[in-house]
Amino acid sequence: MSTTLLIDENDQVRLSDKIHQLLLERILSGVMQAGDIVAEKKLALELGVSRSPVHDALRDLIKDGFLQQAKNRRPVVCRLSSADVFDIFEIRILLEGEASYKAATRMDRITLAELRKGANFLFEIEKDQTWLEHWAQYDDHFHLCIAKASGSKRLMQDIIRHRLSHRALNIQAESPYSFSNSLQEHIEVLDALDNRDPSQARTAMQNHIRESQALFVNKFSD
Amino acid sequence: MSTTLLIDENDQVRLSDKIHQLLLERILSGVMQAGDIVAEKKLALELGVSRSPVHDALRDLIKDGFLQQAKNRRPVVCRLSSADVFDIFEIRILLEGEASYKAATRMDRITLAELRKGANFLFEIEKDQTWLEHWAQYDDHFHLCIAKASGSKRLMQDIIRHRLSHRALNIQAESPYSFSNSLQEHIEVLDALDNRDPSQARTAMQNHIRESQALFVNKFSD
DNA sequence: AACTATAAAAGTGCATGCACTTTTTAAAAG
DNA sequence: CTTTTAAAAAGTGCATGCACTTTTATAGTT
Repeated sequence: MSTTLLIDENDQVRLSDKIHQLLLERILSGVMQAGDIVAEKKLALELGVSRSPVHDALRDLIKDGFLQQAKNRRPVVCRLSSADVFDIFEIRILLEGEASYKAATRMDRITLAELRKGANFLFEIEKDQTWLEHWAQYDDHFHLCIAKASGSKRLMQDIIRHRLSHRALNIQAESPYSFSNSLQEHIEVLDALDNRDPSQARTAMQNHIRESQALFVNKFSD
Repeated sequence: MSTTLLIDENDQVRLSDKIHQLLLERILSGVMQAGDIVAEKKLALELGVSRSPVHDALRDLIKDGFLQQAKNRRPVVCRLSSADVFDIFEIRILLEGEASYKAATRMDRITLAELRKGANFLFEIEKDQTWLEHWAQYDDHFHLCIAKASGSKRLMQDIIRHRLSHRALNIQAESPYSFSNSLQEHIEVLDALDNRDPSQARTAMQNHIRESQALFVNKFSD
């Protein structure tokens, strides 16, 4: 049971932070879904801790935008409308486009080579059963590396936040056939970065995200 | 004393939210400055409430990025580096540029007329002593109206957040002579919106924010 | 079977207690 | 006078209690 995850390790990290992390994983993985109720007291009992750290974790998740809570009511996992999803992608197009622009003149060749290696690996195992899981991991890495290479900490944080905020949809809205296109789009971003061409990098990244946007919004009904 | 602000009113609003609001005002107004320590227990005593709602308010402000806290340490008001300030404006340029683009085809003529009236009023009272305070209020209104008119709730929220995150600098970094330029830049945004020209609106808004950026970053030393 | 009414159960918001950590203070040593 | 150090004061993280609100379960009415 996940309880052990919390109690042992006489860590220096706060209980509330561990619980925040645990719940975030549950939301992003789809274990907890939109509309689900997350009662502080019940969770505290389930995890074998007091209400205080659970209370704090829930408040963080509310601030993060994953939960909603009215006064005196139990928090519920947010339901995203298709307009929300669309809007989130619109913002990602701006932010990650800019990050790519800035990264083009800053990203070190080592990271770049590493990303390309990752992409090639995915091309190779295209028919493998573990493809999806490898893809998810690589995709995260790809976007994070570029965000980092922008050189703007704020920009990176914003990008991470917006990517998280729609990631829970991955589970429901899977459309595997499209991922090979995504991979090709990644290559085009990497080419632009290799060329040290900021505008090209921005355009390639914006194309990539706009493609995902179309897929997600299509698959998504209110 | 501000205590009364908290205790009376048998409101439906949570104590923690009132305290959050109160502290936010203190930070934005400069009453509390970068580096200041904000102890939960002390504040609770000062406000005449228990630690719980203060605890929650502080945690929110930490999430908002106004405070920083290490484990078992008292939270401190964040100090922004000039790189931070620069980065925040870079993001605002993207987000508010986009909002202006979208607003160009959506903003209703009534709001537009109202904003123009506000701008004209500020031209008239240019030598008045209350100018600065009127400017601050109108400037907020201007940016908020455009963010709203974008039609994207997420975009609006992000814009509000980024504007807040550097507003505390207003107090220190005042440079009154420059504000009349800002006013002229506003007019150019309003003209573009009147023309229903998205690209022109984006450009005008981005120019405006880039001018502010230059002023703030110049005035700002680490 | 489908509503109401209502009592029990469970939940939230805020207050408080306690163990342990950090900060402040004030005395002792150089 | 400055540095060191040790004890007091204050602070944080988590547990718990209580008043009041919401939710759920139950019984009665149509």
